[in-house]
Amino acid sequence: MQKSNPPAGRPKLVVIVGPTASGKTALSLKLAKKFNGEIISADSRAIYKGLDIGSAKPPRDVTSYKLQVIGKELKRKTFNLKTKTSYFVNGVPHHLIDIVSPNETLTLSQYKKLALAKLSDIGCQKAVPFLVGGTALYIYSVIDNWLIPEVPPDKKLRAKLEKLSVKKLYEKLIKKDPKAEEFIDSQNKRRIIRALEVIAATDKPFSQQRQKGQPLFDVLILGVKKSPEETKKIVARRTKQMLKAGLVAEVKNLLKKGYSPKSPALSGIHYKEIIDYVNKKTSLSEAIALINKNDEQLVHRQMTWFKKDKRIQWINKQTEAEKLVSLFIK
RNA sequence: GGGAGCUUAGUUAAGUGGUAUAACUGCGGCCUCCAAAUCCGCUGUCGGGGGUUCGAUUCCCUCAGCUCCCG
Repeated sequence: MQKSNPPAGRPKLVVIVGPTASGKTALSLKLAKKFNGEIISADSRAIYKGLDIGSAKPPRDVTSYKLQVIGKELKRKTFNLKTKTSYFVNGVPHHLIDIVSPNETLTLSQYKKLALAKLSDIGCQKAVPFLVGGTALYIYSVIDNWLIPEVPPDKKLRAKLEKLSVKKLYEKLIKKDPKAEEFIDSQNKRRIIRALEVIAATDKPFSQQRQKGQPLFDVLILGVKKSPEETKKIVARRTKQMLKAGLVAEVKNLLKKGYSPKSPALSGIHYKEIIDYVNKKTSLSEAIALINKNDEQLVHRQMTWFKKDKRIQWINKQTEAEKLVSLFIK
């Protein structure tokens, strides 16, 4: 039987997903190295400059970073001119890391556009692109080509709606868009407000604006995960390492620079807990326990996306992954 | 040795003479621009024994454990 796909198929994309602390980074580095790949990060924390330790960013190559500031001659070696990045990890180019400052926001639609642009750059120079991350929303917006309503956040409107009760907001939504009842939690203020925002801007029901386009890539999706017991151990170890590496100093420094603890960047795990410690609201051991617990819960929430995606091939050994990738890119 | 108080889910607490409530944890889930965010569902409890009572987690007695005060 012949496949009905046209001969000039979609570009190939290797995707590596998995929850936090599952070993995505290690696997992606090995694979990218072996197959001459470039990595596009799909991580809602790693986008922020200055959040290094607490976001578990893969550490940027020190040598290349130093060379970069020394002189023009050497700079070339440290900057991938074709795909425009200076973020190398073990010599592998990484993209979409350190792209906004902690007081900026990056919307999902902006992320998707950037990722598609990078993927096209990488494809043009025949490197193998790897989309790697634990932020399922980012991953799926790209691989399933979500057509996100072109309605940027409206701060004023959000602030106004925020004052109303959830009940009122929900009634309002259902009146304007009865079908929204099927997929919007009546208690979830944030999502109700977003739906109302989209309706207000487009004058069309939100329920008709959650579309998927044709897939843009031929994907191989590899998944990595650990058992709950392993996760617990790894998370505890990682938290310790983060503190050893200077997480508290990193947090103090960010606060000193004036970034708000309420910003999306600093209100996430590893930062909010340490901020409470720095502000003497909790002890260090309490903060550590809380971080570990929050990490474990996060793993669970991330897995609810990945569990139900039957396309994911769960990887136990690196060699399995190598085989799959090499077959896929042939 | 004397006196007082406390004992309710894994934890912290509410409450009632008609078999009990919440938060957090745990387990599961949702997800189309804050997503490491937001939100939802489920499991699970009256320290032991005796008495009063139609009925006791609630009132009384007693035992045990804990806390505090006096010596």
